[in-house]
Amino acid sequence: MRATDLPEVRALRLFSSMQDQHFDALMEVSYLQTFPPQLELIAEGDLADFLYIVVEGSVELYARSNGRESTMGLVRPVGTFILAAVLKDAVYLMSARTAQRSKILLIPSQNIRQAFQKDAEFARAIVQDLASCYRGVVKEYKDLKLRTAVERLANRLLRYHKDQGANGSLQLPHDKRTLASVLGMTPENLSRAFNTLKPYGVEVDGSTIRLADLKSMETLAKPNPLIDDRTT
Amino acid sequence: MRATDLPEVRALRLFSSMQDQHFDALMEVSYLQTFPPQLELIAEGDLADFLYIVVEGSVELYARSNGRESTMGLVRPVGTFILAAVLKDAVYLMSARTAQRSKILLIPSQNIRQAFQKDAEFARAIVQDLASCYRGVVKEYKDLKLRTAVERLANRLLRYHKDQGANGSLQLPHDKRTLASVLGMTPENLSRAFNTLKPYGVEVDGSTIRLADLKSMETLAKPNPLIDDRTT
DNA sequence: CGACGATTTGAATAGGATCAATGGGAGTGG
DNA sequence: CCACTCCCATTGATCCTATTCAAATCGTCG
Repeated sequence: MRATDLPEVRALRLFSSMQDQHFDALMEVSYLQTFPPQLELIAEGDLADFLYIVVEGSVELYARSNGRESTMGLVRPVGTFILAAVLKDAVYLMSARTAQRSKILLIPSQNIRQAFQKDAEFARAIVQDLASCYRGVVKEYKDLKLRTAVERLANRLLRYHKDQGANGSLQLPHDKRTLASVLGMTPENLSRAFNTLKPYGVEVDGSTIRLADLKSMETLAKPNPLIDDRTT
Repeated sequence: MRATDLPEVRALRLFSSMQDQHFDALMEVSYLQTFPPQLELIAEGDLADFLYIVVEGSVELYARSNGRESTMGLVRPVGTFILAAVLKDAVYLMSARTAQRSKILLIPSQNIRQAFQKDAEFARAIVQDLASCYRGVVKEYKDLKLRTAVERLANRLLRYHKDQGANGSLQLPHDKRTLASVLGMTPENLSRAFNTLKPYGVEVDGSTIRLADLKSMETLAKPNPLIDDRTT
């Protein structure tokens, strides 16, 4: 299937400064597909055949080792994943599955690498994207290494709250089981962490959370832009 | 101070394909300095003024939050650090201090960004470097999220053992206090983890470790190339 | 209604952290 | 060469956090 009718993709920072001919060539060999929820798209260890771009829906990145499994991140529209593996022509370090029914653009990795060689602007855009991804993981790593579970939850809630307009309430963007895995804890422990936060004005109603005492939340969470800001 | 007499730097994957004139221009504005041990080179939150290259000695990257501190990584010759911050013209996410007396090359970040705009080969080399760094952090993150402290230690020992020739014994490349921080645990806990590994043939003599029963170590550690391999 | 999965709660356990105290070099100065 | 000191590493005891296992509850969907 062709994928030429995707202005959102063209507008991605990654592609916006690419030459038209190179972009068109990429799209001609790409596939736009819709996948049902919970479908495994890639498995860690596989060779990177495609670069994936989430156009609609959302995708969960996860990893396994030793029989344990953990969510490494979530990709929502319009975002790419496993760019680094594609560029290095290496195997994926993470698996990916759709979280919902999702429309996804697949670009053969060989063509990405060609475009990257031919189009200097594209190469520069990739650098910016990779650098952002890199800093994103460093922040996740710091979050996990420097904070307790309750602190991670508190800061995550503050982040969602801010992202959603900071009006005193927020929606969890995924189910609690997934949130627990994102935060590196068990669902039971997440539930207890919410209870721990109750005295700090956190009121839970399903996937709706009200933050009734922002000040005391921030005193507890001590948000740190070098961990929690997604923009820098 | 000029830094033109540094073939190791020129040989770095990052610079090896750069045009001579661009490389020379970079070196002309760079500084090669020697620093005493335990000197703070950069602090997280500072603007990225320089790209750093460790030519001799070693540098510890660490981060703080909430009064806690943790080692995020160690850089040995010849390696760069905080490339991503330089490229994004953003603040450092990590602090850095010399672990030993170290010779370090400082390249003004503005010049790096210029060269990156002017020299497409350099931009491509940066992509490869960044992609490697990215995958490195992902692996650290998986290590921390999917393994217990004892498993992390066991796998780290196996990695050092392999790196050092796999002859049944290995040297810890840093003191145990730092190793503990790298592995995300306290020194006390590291000491106990070594005791836990004793039945698996791990004999500790200061910073020399003998692995007397590799087979049972690997059964315990279950090393995973998607976490432990530094090459892919 | 009934079934199923997600979430919560409870109790027991394990894994790590903290605090305190001790042992053990390496380096210093007498 | 020997005390002395300092810092690192180890050990013990205790506390706290988080996981595990089990069971109850809740909500949704057929």
